[in-house]
Amino acid sequence: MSIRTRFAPSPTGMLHIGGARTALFSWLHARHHGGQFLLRIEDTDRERSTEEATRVILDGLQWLGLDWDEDVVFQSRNREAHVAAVEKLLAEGKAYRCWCSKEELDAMRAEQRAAGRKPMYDGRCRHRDAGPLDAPHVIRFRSPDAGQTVVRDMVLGDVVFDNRELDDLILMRSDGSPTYNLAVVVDDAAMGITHVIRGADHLNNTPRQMQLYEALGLPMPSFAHIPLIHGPDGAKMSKRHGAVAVTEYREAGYLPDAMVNYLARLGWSHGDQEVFSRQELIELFDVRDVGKTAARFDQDKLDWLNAHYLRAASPEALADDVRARLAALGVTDTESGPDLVRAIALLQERSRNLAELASGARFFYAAPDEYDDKAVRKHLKASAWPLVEDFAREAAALEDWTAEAIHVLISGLCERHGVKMGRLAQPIRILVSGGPVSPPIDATLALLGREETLRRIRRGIEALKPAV
RNA sequence: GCUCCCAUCGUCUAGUGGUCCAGGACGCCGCCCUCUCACGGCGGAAACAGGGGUUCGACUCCCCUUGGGAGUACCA
Repeated sequence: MSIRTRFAPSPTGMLHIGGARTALFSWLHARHHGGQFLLRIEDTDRERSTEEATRVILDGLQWLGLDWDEDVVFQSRNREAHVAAVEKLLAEGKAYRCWCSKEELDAMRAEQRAAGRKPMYDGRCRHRDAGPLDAPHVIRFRSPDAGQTVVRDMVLGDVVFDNRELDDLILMRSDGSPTYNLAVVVDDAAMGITHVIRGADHLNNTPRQMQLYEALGLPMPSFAHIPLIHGPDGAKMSKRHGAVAVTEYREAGYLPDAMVNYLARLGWSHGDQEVFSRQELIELFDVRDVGKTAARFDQDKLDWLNAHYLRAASPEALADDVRARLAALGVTDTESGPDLVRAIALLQERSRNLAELASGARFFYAAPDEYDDKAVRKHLKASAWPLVEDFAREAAALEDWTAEAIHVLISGLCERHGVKMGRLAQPIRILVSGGPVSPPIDATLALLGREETLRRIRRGIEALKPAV
């Protein structure tokens, strides 16, 4: 039988890092075994579900390259199957109607809590006289009150639950809508899901769901509960920790391959290897190798991986993205200036993300409108100007405007003046880029072009050289 | 409170009774390379939560404590 996994988010918010990793593991498991990875939107809570959230989730998965098979399933459209399942249980005496009011339930729980027990429904409506069918009531599952339910988890191993800890959960609300635990079971079975891979926050639901599979006579899938991702301080990931939505990482200039690699290594490992291509991930991934401990999100390591993938990328492949980012920085024309692909090639190994790359490329297309104060004070002292002016004069007469020729010119000039290269390179860098940091000066000037280089130097002299 | 899960360097992890005075990676520190920033190279500091067992021998098995986390809804 072919392996089928699924990702089943509720469309009530963004696709966050934790959900993305769960989806990734589910996807990897399916792809590794040549099975299918399906997507189901759990929109039974009509109040909180939005179409916008659904779009964002699909968008995020696509960006990460987690492609799904078959049509997306919307849980709300399976209402009939959910109702049918409940009616079947009702007919077989495995479910019953409950007319308990909210007040009655609250009082019961308060009492239990006060007695130091776990608040749970005591099944009082199991034996109570039936109320009027047209009065609001819910339908509850008649759960076994003895024995144990053992979850054979692919990550955690056997987890034993005493059936007495599991109360009669509501299958259908008083408005006739199915609840989560019922809907999940019916839908997973209908979709032919063989492996349920989800966050560890669902572990406590699993024994209840297993009981439902049994009661409904449905084939039991295998389960794997993935430890949650925590923020750097060990607490649950939240906005407080910065970015949590995958779209935020896209905007910040992270590459999907880096994100996938990072997420995979969070909780999963293969010996000492850190960098994995998608293909390697698919070949090597095994849920059973996922660790049991919750991992903390480490921005530094993500940055390192992203820088790694950025360096490895072809400049051409980054061009469209960088162009869009430059436009956002006010650079609308990258055609008449230096070749963008060459600029990217110079910057990609010195940037951690595409946002940094774009801002580092900006000066190639826009002359500095101001100069870094600190850098000016440090590198453009009075003694620097003669050197700069010599350079400008000789650069104008340089035969070939190539990085090599520029390098020879600068080093020759420095030698004649008896100074290190930095004494000339830094002043030029500031005049040309506005600050003390740029790609190597020879390559920078070569790409910028002779005319533009000399124009900026002249402008800089006018703006910064003290009048004598 | 109750139920369940977890516990190796700051972080992600390797380790499945002896090969571990615990390995890799990120980060950090130092040195080298160097026109800046990066990259790269070399080196360094840094961990088995605590206590009991089991065993000839425990990071590895069991129990307890402590510490984290999840669940405890007519949310999913």
